Amino acid sequence: MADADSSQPLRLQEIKAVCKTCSLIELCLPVGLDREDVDALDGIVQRRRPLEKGSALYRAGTRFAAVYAVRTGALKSSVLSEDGEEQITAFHLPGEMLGLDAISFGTHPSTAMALETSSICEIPFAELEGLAEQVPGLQRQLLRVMSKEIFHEQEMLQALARRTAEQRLAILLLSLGDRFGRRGMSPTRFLLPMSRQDVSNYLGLAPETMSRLFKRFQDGGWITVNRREVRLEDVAALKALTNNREMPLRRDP
Amino acid sequence: MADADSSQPLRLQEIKAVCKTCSLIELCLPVGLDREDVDALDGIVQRRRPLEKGSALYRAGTRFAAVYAVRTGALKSSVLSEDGEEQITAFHLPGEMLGLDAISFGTHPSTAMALETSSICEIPFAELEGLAEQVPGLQRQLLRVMSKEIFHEQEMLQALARRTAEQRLAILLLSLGDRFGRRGMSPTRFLLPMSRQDVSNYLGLAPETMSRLFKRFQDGGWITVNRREVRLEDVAALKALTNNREMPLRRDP
DNA sequence: CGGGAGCTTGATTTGCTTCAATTAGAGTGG
DNA sequence: CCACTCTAATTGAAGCAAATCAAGCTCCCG
Repeated sequence: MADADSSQPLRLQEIKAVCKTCSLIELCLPVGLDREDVDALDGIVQRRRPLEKGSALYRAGTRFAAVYAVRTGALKSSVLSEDGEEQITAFHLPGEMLGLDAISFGTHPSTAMALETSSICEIPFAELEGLAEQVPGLQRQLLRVMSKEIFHEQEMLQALARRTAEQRLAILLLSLGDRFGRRGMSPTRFLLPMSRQDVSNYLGLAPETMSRLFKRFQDGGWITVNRREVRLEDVAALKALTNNREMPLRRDP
Repeated sequence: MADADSSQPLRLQEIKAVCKTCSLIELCLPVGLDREDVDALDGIVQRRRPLEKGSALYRAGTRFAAVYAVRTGALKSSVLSEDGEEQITAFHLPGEMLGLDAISFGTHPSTAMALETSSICEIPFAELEGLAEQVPGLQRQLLRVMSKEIFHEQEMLQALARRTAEQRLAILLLSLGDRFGRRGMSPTRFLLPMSRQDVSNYLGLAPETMSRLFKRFQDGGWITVNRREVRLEDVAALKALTNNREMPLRRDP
């Protein structure tokens, strides 16, 4: 472990690298933060020691103190349903933020766990709010970004509800590809950071169904899959799958 | 039509009456708004002319200018999926707010339509934000409330996903009862403001399934239903239904 | 008193789950 | 390095919940 402590500040350059596609940079740009302001933001972003696979970044019910951005690795957010079953609500890839759902409650409604050893940025919320009070417009921008982030998850959930197993998996694969693509990696060839069980849990399907789906997708020539290695062979076909079953005639009746 | 125009300000008393259970009052109380501040808020709340059944409060894609609170009546929020099907995302009962999902986009992502003739409060967002800038802490409180509202919908969606048809209907009926109850009406006896089709659309089920479910619930003695008139006869049983099928032993294994 | 949409009811089909083995990999210790 | 073990993943068969298909029914509303 090279890092002895979790409170070493990051350089501005690193913030930009980390948050190229995440909300933090959206926070700064439209507001027109000057050099000094960004330095102030710089000062409050903390680097945590790497989070080992299987360990929790925060747990449901604990006090909300910071929001986080993934540098490397991947995490899952989950809640425990009343019967004690884990329900995965989101996956978080490099460049993405998590912990936003805690803002309204003061405590985390979900647990975040590392799917693989991950490096995480911590942004103490009190300090972010304090800074926002001093920088005009940042508070408003913060509101917009938070609203957007939270709504985006809602949109995803919406997309998954009411869809067939096939559509759900296609949506997930395309989403993952898209998100990896934004981070400069291949959008068609990537390693799944999560197990089949996690995928099936997230999609609300039985693990057996997952397995059959992967096979069906491969037999159909849409993807190549070997363990966690996935290659999207026919993105257009996958996208077509996400639309409703019967090929729409692309023409109003 | 008694009201000639939609821009007549409401009295403070009316705000309280309207927003007893909605977010607006949550906005004021924790911040400790004084008489003067509440008067300022008073000034920006507008009353619209009654919205007739079937007409839209706002449509998806239109510019976001205000958030709304339902005084009387009921509305549904819906989006059009890519294949042109309506997807109902929420119902809005008296005392509840809508239009919050537009904050992050600047345009409304959904369409809001009156299920019955409804009376609506309009709160111009620009003015609310302007006021928030002058009143310390209101901006922050606004953030919390927005976050909470949006997350609440997400929670509901979460609750509906991955559940059997039976569980979904039980959840909806209990939710409606609870929400009517908060407004001082009976939590166990109410008129459904929406059609069976709307219910089935919202729950992601076929209308035929809805019909069978209502019958099954009545046969089981959980509810009495006649057209849109619903009476919850055994709330405890309905709550038990929402838990997972096999009675949990209420004990850690 | 029709007419018609909304609702109900029955029969059949389908997509997914569940149950039950089997296989494959990754980690472990000899 | 190789057997051993344990968990994750796959595969097959059977069962089931909900969708779909196809009529009827009922209550509005003119």
